[in-house]
Amino acid sequence: MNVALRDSAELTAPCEAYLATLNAEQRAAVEHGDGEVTRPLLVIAGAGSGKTNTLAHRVAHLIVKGADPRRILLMTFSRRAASEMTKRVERIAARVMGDKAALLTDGLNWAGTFHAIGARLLRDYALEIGLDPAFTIHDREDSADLMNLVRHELGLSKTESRFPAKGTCLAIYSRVVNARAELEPILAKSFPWCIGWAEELKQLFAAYVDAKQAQNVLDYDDLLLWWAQMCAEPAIAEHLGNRFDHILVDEYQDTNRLQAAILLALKPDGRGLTVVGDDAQSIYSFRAAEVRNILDFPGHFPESARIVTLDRNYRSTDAILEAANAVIGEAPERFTKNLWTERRSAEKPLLVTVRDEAEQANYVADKVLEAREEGIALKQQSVLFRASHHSGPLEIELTRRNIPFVKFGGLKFLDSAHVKDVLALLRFTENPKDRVAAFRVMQLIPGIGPSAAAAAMDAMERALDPVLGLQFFRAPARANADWPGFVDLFSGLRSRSAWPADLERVRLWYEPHLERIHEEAAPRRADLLQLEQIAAGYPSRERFLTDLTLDPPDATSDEAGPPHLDEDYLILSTIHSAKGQEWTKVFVLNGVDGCIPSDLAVGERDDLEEERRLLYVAMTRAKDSLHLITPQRFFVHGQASRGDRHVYASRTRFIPDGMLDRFTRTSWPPPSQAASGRTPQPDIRVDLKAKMRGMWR
DNA sequence: TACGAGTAATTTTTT
DNA sequence: ATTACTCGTA
Repeated sequence: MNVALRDSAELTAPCEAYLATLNAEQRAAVEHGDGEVTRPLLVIAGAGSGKTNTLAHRVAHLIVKGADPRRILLMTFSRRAASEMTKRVERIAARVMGDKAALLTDGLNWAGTFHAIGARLLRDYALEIGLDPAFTIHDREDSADLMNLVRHELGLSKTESRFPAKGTCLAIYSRVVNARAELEPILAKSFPWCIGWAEELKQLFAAYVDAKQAQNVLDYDDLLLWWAQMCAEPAIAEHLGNRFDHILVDEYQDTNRLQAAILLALKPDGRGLTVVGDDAQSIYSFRAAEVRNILDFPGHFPESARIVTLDRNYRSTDAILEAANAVIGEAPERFTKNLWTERRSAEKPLLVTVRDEAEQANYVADKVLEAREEGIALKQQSVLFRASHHSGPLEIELTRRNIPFVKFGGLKFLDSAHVKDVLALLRFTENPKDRVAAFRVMQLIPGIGPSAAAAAMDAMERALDPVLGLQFFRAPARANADWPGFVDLFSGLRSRSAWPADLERVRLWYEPHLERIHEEAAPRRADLLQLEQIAAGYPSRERFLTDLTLDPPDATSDEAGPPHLDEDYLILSTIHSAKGQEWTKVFVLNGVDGCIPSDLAVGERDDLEEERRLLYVAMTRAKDSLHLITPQRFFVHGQASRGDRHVYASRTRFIPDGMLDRFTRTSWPPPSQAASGRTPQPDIRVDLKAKMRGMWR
């Protein structure tokens, strides 16, 4: 008591100071409950409204007021967001409490994605729920491979008409699990072309679940599903819920029903719960995200939730915001108000017409360099696009001009075959029952194909000890050259693990295979060395594998390579991966129908609305300057019969004629420089979607 | 049984 | 352009 009084007296001044930087609404959100466990809080936070800052202040405030940081659970959408958040909390707390803060914020170690937290808790409670704590985690591709294996075993690979591809099967499965729905309605709504396969799919999924259990692996969905199921046991749910006084969830509009169920199970009365989000930025419904989660949140609890709305935008100029508001204003259903700002600017967003994707690339490269001349670093600029491959021509142009860039989203460092090979070997060592990993690794050895690999797996399974099983397995004679070396490696790694030396051992074993399999071995070897660098940052093989599957480093992201750290580079990113970020200058590629909205998403009305929000998210990333680019034609690499052609595209439907006064329209290159002779076709509307479909008919 | 060549089908976004 | 599946050959 005594101590508390003295503390609060001591803290009053700096406390005031750090809260004074917040506006009234932000402050209300931060001070809700004033450090006590109290009724649930819902923060509706528009784009650029200082959401992250507010949440960080709330956490810091809880700690300052005496909450135990080890009993705070903070769940974010990506791991990057989690580490950024903890860093901010530390800074704020340090400003208020000085050195003492470091000790406290150190305890804030329950911050991460739902999936990462789930993995930790499941290992904690493994024995209670009949799970082997040595489970390994399959990423999407591994899961698809296992699905494929099962599919073959069931004989579904040679049906008369083609059975859905492995990736599609997994997507369907995942959707059903995450939405907690029945198979049939999901098929009807999102996978209509698979509707005839409902029975076979059910069979497949049942077998897939069996296979996962037999192999002691969990996929991404399992991390949530097992967690939710574990919470269905009241005793465990209560125990779990009592571990945390405060639970805070960021980006709540992008959580799915399974995640909502987990949250409700942990805190049935909602006390101590804070969720933050913005329904206008919900862009993950393809992953079964459920906007209703955020809308229905207030009504879920005996004590209704307090709602705080942040609608003042601190990021963008009024001109950009007006255009973005206009776009989202066309949405038929909406719950958040328009954003407002005090940042005045006469510069409207640009709507730039260019001839084709090559010119688009030229335009971006020119303008990026121009801006850099004016003092805007490359890092303060970004290029956003709907689909990962949209940046292809731009990447070529940037490379040609020696403009450094980093791409977020799309292909990951870990997706390359050689990295996956090495990781599969580690995973196989960690969990010898993991058939996907084992298959991959064994087939690297010349002379070993699917059947020999399967036989070896069976031998291991029959034996009491996997190492003995493998040692006694007689591989086909044609594999004599390399098989013994593999067995030695496996036995050695199983008997004694030293981290990160294990990885080096694996690499040395793998190198000859690398050179045999791939033409260009040198850059791939460099990747593996880089992987060793990354590995050195992890305490153990298990942590390395788990963390890496849950948070794969981007192809050339910050952690991946020191060479990039101090350099200046341009950001290329899918709109999805750009969530929560901001740049001084933003270019949005392919603002045309068929790209935004994607021609695959114009069927269902809900899907179309999500595409609209996607454009809104892209536009609201910009602080000072926004360029929306619309190439007029796209090249289509046609079949031999018709050759290469191009199709005309029209401006995205989300910016109809009536909205054009919010933009400045230009075309590029300027008419004087443009190739003469051909006036750009003015307002042709062509159904790009139909043309794209027509390519395959 | 392994592997290469040829053919047919193919849905973006990500933890 | 890429991938998955079939078929023929060593």
